[in-house]
Amino acid sequence: MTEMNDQLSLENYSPFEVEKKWQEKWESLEAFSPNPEDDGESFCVVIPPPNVTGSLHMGHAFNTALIDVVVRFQRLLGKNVLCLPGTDHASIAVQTILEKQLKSEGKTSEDIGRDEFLKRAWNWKEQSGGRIVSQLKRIGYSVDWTRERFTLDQKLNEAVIEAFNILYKKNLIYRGEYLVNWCPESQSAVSDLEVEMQEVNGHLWHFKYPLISESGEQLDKYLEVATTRPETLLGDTAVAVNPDDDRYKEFIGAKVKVPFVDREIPIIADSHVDKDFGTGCVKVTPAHDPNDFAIGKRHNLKQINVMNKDGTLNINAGIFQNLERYEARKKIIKELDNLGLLTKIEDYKHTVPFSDRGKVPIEPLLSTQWFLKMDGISQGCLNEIDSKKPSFIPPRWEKVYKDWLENINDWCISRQLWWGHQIPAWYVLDESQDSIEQNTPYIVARNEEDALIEANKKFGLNIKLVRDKDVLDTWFSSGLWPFSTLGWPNTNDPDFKKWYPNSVLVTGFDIIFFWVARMTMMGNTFTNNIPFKDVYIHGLVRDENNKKMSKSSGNGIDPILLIDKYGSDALRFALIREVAGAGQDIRLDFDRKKDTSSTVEASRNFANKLWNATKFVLINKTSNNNYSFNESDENSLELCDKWILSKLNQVNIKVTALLKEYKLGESAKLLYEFTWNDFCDWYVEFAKQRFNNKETKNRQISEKVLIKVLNDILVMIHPFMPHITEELWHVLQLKPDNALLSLQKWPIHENKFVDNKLDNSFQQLFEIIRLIRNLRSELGLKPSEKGPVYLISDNDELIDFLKTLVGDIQTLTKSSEVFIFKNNAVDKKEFAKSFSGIISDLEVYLPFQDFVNIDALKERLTKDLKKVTIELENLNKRLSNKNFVDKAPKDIVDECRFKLNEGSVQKERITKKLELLN
RNA sequence: GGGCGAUUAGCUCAGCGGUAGAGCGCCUGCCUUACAAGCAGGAUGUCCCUGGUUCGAACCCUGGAUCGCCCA
Repeated sequence: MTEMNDQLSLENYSPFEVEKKWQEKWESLEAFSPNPEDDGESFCVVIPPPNVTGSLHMGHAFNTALIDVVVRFQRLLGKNVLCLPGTDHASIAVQTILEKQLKSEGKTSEDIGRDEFLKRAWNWKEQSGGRIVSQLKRIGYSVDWTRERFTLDQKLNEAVIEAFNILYKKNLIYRGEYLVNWCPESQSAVSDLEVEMQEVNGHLWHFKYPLISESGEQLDKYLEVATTRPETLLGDTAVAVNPDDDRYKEFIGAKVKVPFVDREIPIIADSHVDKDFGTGCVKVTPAHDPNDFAIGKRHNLKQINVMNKDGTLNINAGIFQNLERYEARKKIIKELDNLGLLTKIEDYKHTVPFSDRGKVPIEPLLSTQWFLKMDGISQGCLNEIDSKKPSFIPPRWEKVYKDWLENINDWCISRQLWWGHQIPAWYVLDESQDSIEQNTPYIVARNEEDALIEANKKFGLNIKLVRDKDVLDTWFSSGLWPFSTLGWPNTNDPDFKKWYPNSVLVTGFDIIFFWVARMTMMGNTFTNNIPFKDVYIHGLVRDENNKKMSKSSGNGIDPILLIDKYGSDALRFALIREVAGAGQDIRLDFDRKKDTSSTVEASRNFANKLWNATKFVLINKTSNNNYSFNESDENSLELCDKWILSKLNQVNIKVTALLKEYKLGESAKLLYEFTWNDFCDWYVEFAKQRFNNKETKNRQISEKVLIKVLNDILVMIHPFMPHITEELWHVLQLKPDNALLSLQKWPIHENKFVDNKLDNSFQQLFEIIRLIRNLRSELGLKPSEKGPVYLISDNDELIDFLKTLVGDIQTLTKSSEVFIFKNNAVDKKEFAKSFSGIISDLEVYLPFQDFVNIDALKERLTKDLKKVTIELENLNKRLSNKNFVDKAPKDIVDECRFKLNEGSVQKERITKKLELLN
């Protein structure tokens, strides 16, 4: 034996060393760094880039496990696989952290300026950026680290700038003043998607506006309005009623006066006004509400912005200037009350937009921003949906994706942040001029030099350029990820040519809009191709109480903790096998007091099983020269060899097909069951008997089959549990460290060993063995208490089959001897006092006269009789139904008849046996 | 308001037209040398309710209940 063998046979399974060893090997050998020139059909996955400064959470671990199974499987199939890793700059998240750091030093970003701020940001990225990467490595990710990308890399920045320029030239990007979602916390605009609606228990304030006469005098008549946001009244520029509302028809065209600011505003009719909301009169604040903004556009109303960017009221708010928005609300209510204008306060449940990141209410605010025109771009993707580009797995997500594309609004892509891709637009100013206005001309270009040349052409030489301060929405660069990482805009890049479009995108449903749709739209626009063929959408990992894991609720389960405890192989297998359904959310069991997870533990136990099965094979190997199983051995196979090979073939065929359809959970379960319940529980037990056998030929065959089956098990489980299988494969096959299981060939079995009849025979054998064990157990026999077993049947075929396996039956049931008789060859009376059981047409007798409790035996047989009688009744009912016999498929009917027959024999035998006992 | 998912053993979930499965837990025996991270045996289900289609429904279709998610 080699040193390796000794080690393995001595030590117990300890994931930590094994995983560390192979992770280092894979990386140092650059095992997963493919060459685009190499043969093999291309297969490419780009990973969803995690926040560069973040740390690994269970969602990453789940996503990683799924992707890695897919790419490792495809690699074993012989494809030229690229799995490209990287990280994301996460504008808002990182900027927020940095601002907090500054705040703790008593500074603001404005204090230190853009350059200094970015210097700090890059430092922070360098400092914390390694963590998520090293954590991903601990999962055993088979990605190409030599191609790792970061969304702010020089090359990726060039791609972003190119993309922006192309879109601008196509007139798809515009700049203008619109009502945007303003996050007062991060002091930036955010897109519609970054707004989360939350239901809150608020109030509906009713108050009245005095009507004024045509000459401008205040009348003693009022119009009552209702609102959830009284502070916005300072920006009201109309009151609107429904034109069909008889209550207010007479007032249309009249005017009311807004208190505090003494503004006279018209009463207008707009059919969008809901007569049943509040009083049926609504105040219209075009600068602070999306609906009002639309009404304002229809009626040409003035837009009066009353708010600053930090959420305080501005100069237009008059006496309320500088108050924070909710302070202002309180004060305005009080003042309205003082004026006698407040009429009613109702409790009111309504939805309020919250900033996804800042976790504060969004302020709809008029602001000049950059937008991407979406309708044409989304239509391009909609056109591809019917041809399954991309193809969603599971398919139900296609409708979600489609609905969103159909109802899309223009995308606000500018952010008032510094950490990110700065917008490649330069404002053209007079040399003396400093401020940028809404109508300041600008040039969009690839760099400042180009911009200057163009600006000089258009505006002469006496100008200066100032670059737009804003950065792009992080998702803008994420949308380019599938091709910017492969060299685009250089479409001749070998990587781009080989691996674009990508094969599959694997991600959670929560970012279908944020990311998946942005990628399809960007991809379709820039490469005239949907960037991936398939989209595999998985669910969320929820905690042990079925709650979404989140930082804010502090219920996250640390994947690294579970890896330390059980190993990455176990965690991966648990996530995939125990819990991964068809795109369903998964729940991970976790005991917070003990830091244990029974689901992950179960998978670790499976890994241990695999380890020990290999240990068994190694201990019993008679030679260092591996026997390789080949065709000449086929004639020497025993029945149990043929049986396990039949099972292996079937599992291989099924798992191969399942994995191609991304049915990862089902594959994992099948492999688990085959390995444990067929291979370890039965085949290894058969092999033990043969290893006691002196006959070399038989022993050799057994060894060969053991190694063959174990090898294929290791290869097939490798995508799921890459480390332990890599280790075991090496010691089993005596491979040097630079040969890798990861790069071997997936076994493809022809179905030549598939033998359903044999499977059934073995199934029957197992039932018989279980019955004998059960009888022994009921007798209370200790394993050491051996005794004879009699098997009696009329079925010649069964008798022959059992006779060839008589030795195995004996050992596996701890019997002293096993006798097999034809029914008519024995006198049943001899067995009258034996403990017995009956399976179809086979009677089993254990002649332990001294132990037998006749009442217990009777009870047992009566129970069996009852069971078989019920079954027979059901079968009879079905078979006596003419419709069933006529219409049901023949094999089903035949099966029923067979079972009826079998059951009848069993019933008859049990009855006779009972008679004998009485 | 619109859409989607879930409901199966004590718990977590597979199964999705031929009469119910796994893991964990539970009960009983076993240190049978690959594995106690294990072995053997066992108990446990109106497959949410309701109609309908079908020879046959946990599975397909009506309607409903409960829980959860997404969009507005």
